[in-house]
Amino acid sequence: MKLYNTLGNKVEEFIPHNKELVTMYTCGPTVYHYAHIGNLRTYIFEDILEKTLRYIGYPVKRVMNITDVGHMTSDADEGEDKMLKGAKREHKTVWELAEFYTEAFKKDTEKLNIKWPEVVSKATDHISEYIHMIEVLLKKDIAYSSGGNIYFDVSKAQDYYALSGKNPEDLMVGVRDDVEEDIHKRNPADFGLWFTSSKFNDQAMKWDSPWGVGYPGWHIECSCISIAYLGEYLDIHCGGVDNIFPHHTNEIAQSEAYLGHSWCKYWCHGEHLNDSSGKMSKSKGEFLTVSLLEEKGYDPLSYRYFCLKSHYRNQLVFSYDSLSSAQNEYYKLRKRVLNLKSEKDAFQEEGKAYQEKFRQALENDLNTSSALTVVYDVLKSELNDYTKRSLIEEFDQVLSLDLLKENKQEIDEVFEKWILEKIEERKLAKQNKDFAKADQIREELSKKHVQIKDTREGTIFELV
RNA sequence: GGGUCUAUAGCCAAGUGGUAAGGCAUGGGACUGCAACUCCCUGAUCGUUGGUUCAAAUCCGACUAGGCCCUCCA
Repeated sequence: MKLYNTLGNKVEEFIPHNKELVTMYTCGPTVYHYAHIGNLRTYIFEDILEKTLRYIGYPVKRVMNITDVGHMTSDADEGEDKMLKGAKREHKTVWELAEFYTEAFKKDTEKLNIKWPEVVSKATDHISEYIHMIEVLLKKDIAYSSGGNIYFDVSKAQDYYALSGKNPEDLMVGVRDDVEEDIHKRNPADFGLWFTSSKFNDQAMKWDSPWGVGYPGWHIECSCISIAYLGEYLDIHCGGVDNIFPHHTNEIAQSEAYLGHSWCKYWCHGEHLNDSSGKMSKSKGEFLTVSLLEEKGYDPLSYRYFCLKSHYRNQLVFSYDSLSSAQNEYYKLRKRVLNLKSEKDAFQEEGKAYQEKFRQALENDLNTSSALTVVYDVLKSELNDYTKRSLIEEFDQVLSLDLLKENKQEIDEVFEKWILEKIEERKLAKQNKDFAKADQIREELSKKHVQIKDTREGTIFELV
């Protein structure tokens, strides 16, 4: 299959290091707050990538970290550690905070049909690995100790700017005016591996180390967790585009310096979800969470559909109008699929052409928009319903839009009785030519996801 | 200042040199309650401008507009 590789900035044929097991590492969330739907877009993209690899026959092992220790790059944030800030805000310990939001994140991924990776590891579970890697880097003279902290010496890394395509001379110093310079660094581009002394002295999570009690730098966790579970050769590393620099750049530097050879071949990044004013973030505009969408009457899978309609490397602009349109499309699509007859029949050979088209769309750098089109093509085709169902069921292994899931809602006796009463009430209204009332009842039912249909045999209903 | 990406019908969007997929919306029709559901039909020469080519939305240049990154961020 073909994938766009940020390392080289072009679409390349994907060739795994070992065909027997494709290794995939995806940067996980920092669990100091709920994920917003822009964050989740990246996980949807990664989910599609993993499922596509499986669909075309590769066994995949995927690892994701949960950052439960704040990103504390001494000179790079607002003066307060995120985890600590969140904990204060919610009167929790940082550990409780991490657990709470990890669980919340997991629920969001479930609602969006994002498969939970085989290995999900907390950053705080691998402190000894970080210490080990730092020791090796010190021994190799690539890291140095200064002012109580350990730093990575960027000048000793090969091709430090390869991934980001940046030019050290052109980097603008002080783009962000809240940055305080760390006087302990030899070079402003160096990054911290271990801190025992920083402005976050009230840091709640601290561990013993050969350099004193402290905490790890921001980048070390992904390198160590990846190597611990996936070995010295990684096939694919994913994340949002904002991770390219400096996070992934630094991961490459430290991992390769540690291993002594090249580490990960394919770097895949998902573009951001924007709103009409630009990038979406937690600190600006409406804080859009999955729960908020649900409160507003949106199905989380409508959002998944919305994402799949676009390409993962395209910036996508969110608006309620677009989401409403996507939900409308998604519901219509589901209805069409559910209307297919369910009798068993013979699978028609002609169906294979659609499998081929579907596979090709995904193999072409995950063209989900085209893949979705194949679903519509199948529905429009001359194939028998059984073949159509089989194909769509197969495609949904990757798309994960619950296209064949009959009812999303359980029906119990009380609910059914209520529906039947409403239908009867509406029938009377219709007989009295009181169509306004009939429509109002229909609307009422529709809000509870009950769709009614007038047929020659009478009114029938189904849950949608 | 440097880097990078994008610009296709009302909206979302595919397309990677051979005369513009798909979906939604709109309009028309069948059905119907002058409704809902369902089904059928319906639209664009591709930001502007040069060039390369037998042939360009697709390649190259310029211009315009916009997004993102340059040590919080998915």
